[in-house]
Amino acid sequence: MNELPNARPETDSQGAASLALRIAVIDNDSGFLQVLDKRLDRLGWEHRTLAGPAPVDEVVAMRLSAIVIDLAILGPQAWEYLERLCEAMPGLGVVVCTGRSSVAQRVRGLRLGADDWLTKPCHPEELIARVEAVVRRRREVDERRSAGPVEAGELVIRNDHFQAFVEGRSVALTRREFELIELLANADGRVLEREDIYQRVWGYAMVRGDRSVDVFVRKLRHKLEAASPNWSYIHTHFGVGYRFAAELREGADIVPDAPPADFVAEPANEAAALEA
Amino acid sequence: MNELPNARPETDSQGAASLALRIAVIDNDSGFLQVLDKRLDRLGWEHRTLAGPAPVDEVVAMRLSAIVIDLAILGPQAWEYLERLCEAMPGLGVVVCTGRSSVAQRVRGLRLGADDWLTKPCHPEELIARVEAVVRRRREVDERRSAGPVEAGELVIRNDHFQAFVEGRSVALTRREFELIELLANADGRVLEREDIYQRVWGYAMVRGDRSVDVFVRKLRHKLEAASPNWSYIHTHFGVGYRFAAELREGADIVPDAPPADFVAEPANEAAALEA
DNA sequence: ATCCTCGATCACCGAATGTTCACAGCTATT
DNA sequence: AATAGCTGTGAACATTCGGTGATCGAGGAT
Repeated sequence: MNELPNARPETDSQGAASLALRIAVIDNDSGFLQVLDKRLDRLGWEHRTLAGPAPVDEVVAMRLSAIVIDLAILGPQAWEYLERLCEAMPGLGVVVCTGRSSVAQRVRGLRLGADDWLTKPCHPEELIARVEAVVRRRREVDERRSAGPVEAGELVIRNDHFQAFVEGRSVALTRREFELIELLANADGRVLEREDIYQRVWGYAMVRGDRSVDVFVRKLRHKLEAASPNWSYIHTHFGVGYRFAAELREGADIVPDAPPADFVAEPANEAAALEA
Repeated sequence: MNELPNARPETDSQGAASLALRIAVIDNDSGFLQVLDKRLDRLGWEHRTLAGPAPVDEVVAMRLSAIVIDLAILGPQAWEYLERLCEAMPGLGVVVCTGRSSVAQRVRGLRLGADDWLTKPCHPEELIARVEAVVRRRREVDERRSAGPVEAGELVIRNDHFQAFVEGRSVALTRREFELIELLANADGRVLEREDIYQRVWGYAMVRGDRSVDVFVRKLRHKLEAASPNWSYIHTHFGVGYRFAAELREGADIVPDAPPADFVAEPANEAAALEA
């Protein structure tokens, strides 16, 4: 059998790529935690250690990127806890880091929704690399939208200001409202389902019957209409969700400051058909 | 230190949830491959084993969900290969499955873009579980977008809009209608039985005598005919079910608006507007 | 301590959508 | 050609969905 080529000396953990993450560690191995804490501090990751299974709601509230769990300290409800956690937060990176285990146990954990399973004792550096690997994809997707300001119709959405503007005036969106419109606007004209939206803005799974998304869409529409009366931006797709697209309102064909021509031709579209 | 709770006996690998994946394995450990092959077959995953590093382009062409690599057989260029691969296919799940390795090696591999690193010898079941875990996320984000628009006759079925279009105009399908036609259209000309259709669109088993599928087919035909009168799309197979295929209607061999080709096909529609 | 903003829920209502049924029209057999 | 079994149709009926305004409670700011 061939040899595995040698690795270069470990590159600096602060490598340009790795942005700061928020993670929590559920463990009680003080020695391990101490070492880990130091490394995490050095990386600039926000982190918190928990002695036991925090209620899922609380974990949700922490807005984590990932969580590291030693299943052994959770006792018999470990599996159930793991399952509930993964179900409630499909976007959360879950790395199990625990003592000796059987194949069946590892398989079970992974099937329940864990993203990785690391056996103790392990090197903190590897744990960190695995957490990074787990979080990487999600980040790649989320990040591409946090690029420069988005413009649509009269609206300018600036994530550096956490605010949207019309003709330089702030639309006075709250945080949630902003996150919602940012998500929609960056969806590139696609229709987003409520579950998706909720998942990505609120950070955890939507329970059936939750109307939060609708309510916020209404608030957004209200503020947007006040600020930019001739345009409509958020379109409902019945039974599915919402779609963002700047469209001239009916009867507002005179666009004072608008880029000439092109745009006026557009409204013969799906939305129009649906609303008909 | 507490004990890790026992896992239940391993649940059936064919678990309902796990859809078929396409994966490739770069390895040459014939014993391992044999066992793995059998398992993968049983799971219904399309898989292929490669004796060595296929050119990255070729791997791209395989349209894989994930790839399993034994770095050891790649020799000295292993790292470089891994890096190029991960870079070229950010959406590909990469699981390194290789012999003994140092922490530094594992960390390096993960940093280069690998999603998981498993040490041989390992149980195939665990490998499979890890591949599933790796693919899980990707699937969540990527799945919707992956299936590009389907075109047939004058019809364009877009799953990013949950809608079908004819010459850029929406056919105004409801969600169920859309899901039904999407299913049929993706069935690639095969005849689907009502039970199948119901099962896959409604999500549960059809009770004998339920006519929902028929009713929806009717609604679909109605809307499609209104939007694209010269074509018929859904065909009945008596005693069996339905088949999707765009076919010119009898006596409509002259397609009135077709000749100037491109022009008509590129309407000033929503799609165009969005891409602007 | 008190005021105020923001987010989470609720209940209500009109509208869009899905389900079911009876009957008419077809198809393949006898 | 007659018949039993499928499928197409239209409409009534039941459900679900989304918009809206109001209320309530948690925190933050004053």
